[in-house]
Amino acid sequence: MTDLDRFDRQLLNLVQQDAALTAEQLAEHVSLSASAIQRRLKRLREQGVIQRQIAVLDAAAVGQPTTFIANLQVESERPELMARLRAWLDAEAAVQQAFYVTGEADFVLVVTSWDAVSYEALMARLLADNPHVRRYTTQVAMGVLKRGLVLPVPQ
Amino acid sequence: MTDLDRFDRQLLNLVQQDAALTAEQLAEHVSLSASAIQRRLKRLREQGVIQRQIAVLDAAAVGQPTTFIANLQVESERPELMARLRAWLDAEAAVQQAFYVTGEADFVLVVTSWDAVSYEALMARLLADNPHVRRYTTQVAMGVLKRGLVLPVPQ
DNA sequence: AATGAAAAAAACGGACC
DNA sequence: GGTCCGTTTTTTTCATT
Repeated sequence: MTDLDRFDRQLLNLVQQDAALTAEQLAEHVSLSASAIQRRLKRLREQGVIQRQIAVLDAAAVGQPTTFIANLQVESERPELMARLRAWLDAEAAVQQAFYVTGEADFVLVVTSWDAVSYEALMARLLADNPHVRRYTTQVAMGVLKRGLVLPVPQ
Repeated sequence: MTDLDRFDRQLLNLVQQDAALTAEQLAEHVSLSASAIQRRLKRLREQGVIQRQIAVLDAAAVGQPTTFIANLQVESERPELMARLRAWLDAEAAVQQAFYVTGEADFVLVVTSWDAVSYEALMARLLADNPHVRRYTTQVAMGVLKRGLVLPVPQ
């Protein structure tokens, strides 16, 4: 872990909420000059602490996609099959998140799709391309209460 | 749904990947002038299609938090209890995502926490503050294969 | 109504101390 | 880390379709 001082942690919490804040606006909350803040943000980006900046869209505005949560069970956990699945999931834009978990399922996926039909088509391809995926169950999200990627950074 | 033309959809797909691109850089992919692109982005922000811009952090760099997936079962789905739970989840920074789902569980939460102890403490508070939450099961993420919020916007 | 080009204003990114 | 200053980017304005 990179060591982050109090200023870094403050900045990280702020830019996780709003990455469009200017250095000057950030300076109102962090007692540093705008230049110092820019230097720190640049360093945090270079170190990879800040991986990227993204725009978060309103789901309704881009066509009311439905969120599905898929629980996968796999037969084998051989590294090359894992790598293949990982690559498959990465390439699939509809897959928002993928976790390798303990418990009943082996993987939990968060998938957005236009409807049940296109979701089933996606999962059919997943099974076809990854033979070691044995089966899956699905939960359909009737509502999304919260949707973010914020990692709380303690001050 | 706001109607979005081909240019808007192109821009949305680009800024979901990288919100730090300048208008001039975007102009290399979208056949519009930088001015037109900035006007469109401004409009998309004002319309709420682009809800916000956020920085995505490297989880490892901010202290190796663990991701937990909690499946909640609630006793009652009365609107005021739902609203209370929603507010509770919103206020809790460790809760990254919350879905109201069909199937066995009623809610699926994606939670990041420093360790099992702080996760259990969080869930204990959740139960204490929301009496209609009957029980929950937990899946612990051993690995995060993918982590994003991209909504594919068809061209 | 929306575009492209050109102007003004703001923000950024080094070099310096 | 703060200040200064040239450069880049955004924002506003304006003429054009």
